[in-house]
Amino acid sequence: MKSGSHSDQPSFSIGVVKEATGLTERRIRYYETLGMLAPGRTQGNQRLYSQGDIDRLKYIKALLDHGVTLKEVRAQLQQEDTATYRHDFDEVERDAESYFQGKLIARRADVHRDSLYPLINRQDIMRRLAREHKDGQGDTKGDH
DNA sequence: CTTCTGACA
DNA sequence: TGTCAGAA
Repeated sequence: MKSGSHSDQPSFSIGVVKEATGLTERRIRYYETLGMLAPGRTQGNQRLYSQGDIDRLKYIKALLDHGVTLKEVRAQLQQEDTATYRHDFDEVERDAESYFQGKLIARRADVHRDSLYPLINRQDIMRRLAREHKDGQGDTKGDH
């Protein structure tokens, strides 16, 4: 694995994350207790967020701002995580397969953390939300 | 001064 | 969710 594989390397304090996401510390910590994210910790028990955690929180906030309920956001994240898990599992499986076929070098897969699957998924969701927001202006709910 | 946990309006 | 307390 290379050093700068993708977007993860826990190093941001909750203060930085607060500024970057526009969320309050209260909410950031609350979502964590709900199992929506799991930042690292320093030896002093201080939370350490990765860029991935920040993106995740921004995504959560975006959905919430568009009227999606917390319960729905949680379900969505669960599905994304499951998709990522499967993607990574397949990735490892292919690597193993390639290895046993004697052509290991074929893969330079350092894409285990944040696969593109959830990212593409999020893009679709964001587009859909933007469209719905454009059409149904006077909507408080009813579009799910 | 910043962050943490628990608790209460 | 906001906010306060008391400790680290």
